[in-house]
Amino acid sequence: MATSDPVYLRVVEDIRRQIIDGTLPPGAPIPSRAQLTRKYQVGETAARHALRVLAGEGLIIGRVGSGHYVRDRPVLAPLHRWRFLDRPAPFAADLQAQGRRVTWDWHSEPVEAGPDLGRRLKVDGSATLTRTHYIFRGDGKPLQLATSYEPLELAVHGEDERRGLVARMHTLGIKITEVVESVHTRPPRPAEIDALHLAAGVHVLHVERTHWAGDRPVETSDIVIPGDRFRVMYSMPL
Amino acid sequence: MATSDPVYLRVVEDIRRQIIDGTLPPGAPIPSRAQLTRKYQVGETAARHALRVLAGEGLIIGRVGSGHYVRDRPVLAPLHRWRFLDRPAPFAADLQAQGRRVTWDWHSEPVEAGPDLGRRLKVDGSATLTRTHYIFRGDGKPLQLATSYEPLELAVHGEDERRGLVARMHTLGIKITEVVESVHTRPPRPAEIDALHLAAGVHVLHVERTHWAGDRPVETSDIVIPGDRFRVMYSMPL
DNA sequence: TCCGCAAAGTTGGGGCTCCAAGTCTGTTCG
DNA sequence: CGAACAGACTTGGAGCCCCAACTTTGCGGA
Repeated sequence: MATSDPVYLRVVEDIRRQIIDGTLPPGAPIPSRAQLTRKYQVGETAARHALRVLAGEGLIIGRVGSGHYVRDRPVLAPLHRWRFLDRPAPFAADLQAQGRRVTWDWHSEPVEAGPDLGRRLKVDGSATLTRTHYIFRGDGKPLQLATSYEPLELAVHGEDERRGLVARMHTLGIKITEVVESVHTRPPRPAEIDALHLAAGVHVLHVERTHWAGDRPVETSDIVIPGDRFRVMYSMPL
Repeated sequence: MATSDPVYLRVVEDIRRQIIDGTLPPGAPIPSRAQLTRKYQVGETAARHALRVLAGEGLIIGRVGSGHYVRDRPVLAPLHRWRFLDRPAPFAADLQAQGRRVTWDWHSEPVEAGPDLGRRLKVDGSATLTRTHYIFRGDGKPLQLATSYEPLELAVHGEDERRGLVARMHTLGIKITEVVESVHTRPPRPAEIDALHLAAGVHVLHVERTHWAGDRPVETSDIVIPGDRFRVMYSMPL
């Protein structure tokens, strides 16, 4: 234990420990800035910075006018950072960053939600959604597929589809606050083998992603990525 | 475009755009705090905050005494946040957060690096590494496997293995600065079918992860996760 | 030409303050 | 009793300042 660690880290580590070991359960209030300065004998800057770090880690959430609280949902990791959320696919931007030319095509049509999508988007099964199929290509070769579903009243048509979801929602006055993803592996469906030129025996990564604005889901998508040739490099600053 | 957006966002968005569209190529210097305050007519707090946000996104990196630079490696996403890096496996902590009791066993032994691990850890193929096999269980049932490799001189033995890598390196005066992961899907090996009780035809997610301290790799591991039953929920604050 | 050193510039930790906007709570008034 | 309102708190944006530690650069002397 280095004695000259920044003081804000003392606060961060103490609160983080309490959250992880359950002393501060989900929903519990975190001391306010003013209380932290007194409790830990630090300046307001340090207290504020500690709260920001914990919020950035997703352990706590700040509510203006009320306070900071331990998040109730386990907040873990995204498959990509938020600046890349504004694309329909998690990995297309990554490849772009690696210098490969990524292009994509899409087409949209209205569909009935059905029970499964109804649950994912918290709408009635008979509601109409806009379904958009995407195919991403890197240097011409197929990379990944994505199918996105949005409630009809939120979908914007025409040229606007080129813009990302976050930007489009922004113009509607809706702020995306959260993204939830789940990932699993499965054998490809025939259409996927075809579209992605999959070799025999190769499975796919299936990412199910939902964008939330508060407690309301505004978009959900299924992203299908070939499981063999695809090795994405992530890296992360500590 | 909302006119009352925070001013720091103007700076963030402008610089981010320049990085993404290539105006600021990898390695290019970002204007300093002082320069940003002049260029964008903002206070030091806003300039500083903008740089911190961009650094947090992994787009730029700050070097004390020198400046901020566009990162040369595409910095994308981790499979888990750094607070969970301090575990040998990406998903064990997630399950713990979901209320499932996670336990694990491990055993270590010295091995010769060989060409592949030598490359991953930037050591000679004849160097000796400490290999540690882990098996993670959730409520008694096998969840995932991990195999971790460390240069012999960095591995700490005995009780200390219970502590996470980041903490152990900290005591050695080594600061982990980066984590790089790649993920792909493949059929399981016989030993994996056995250890994970995999059903026929189920593939596994294979995560290859390396911890870096500056430009020196200090640990690399292979994490094997069943691809079927495993649906991890991530979520992320925006 | 090369070396060493000092000055200037830069990050990151910390401190303090002001303010808008939102939430909470307790009291007063109809 | 119930509704409305005022005052106390809280977050998040923003500004300005000081300082330690580190890097870069340019200058002067050998």
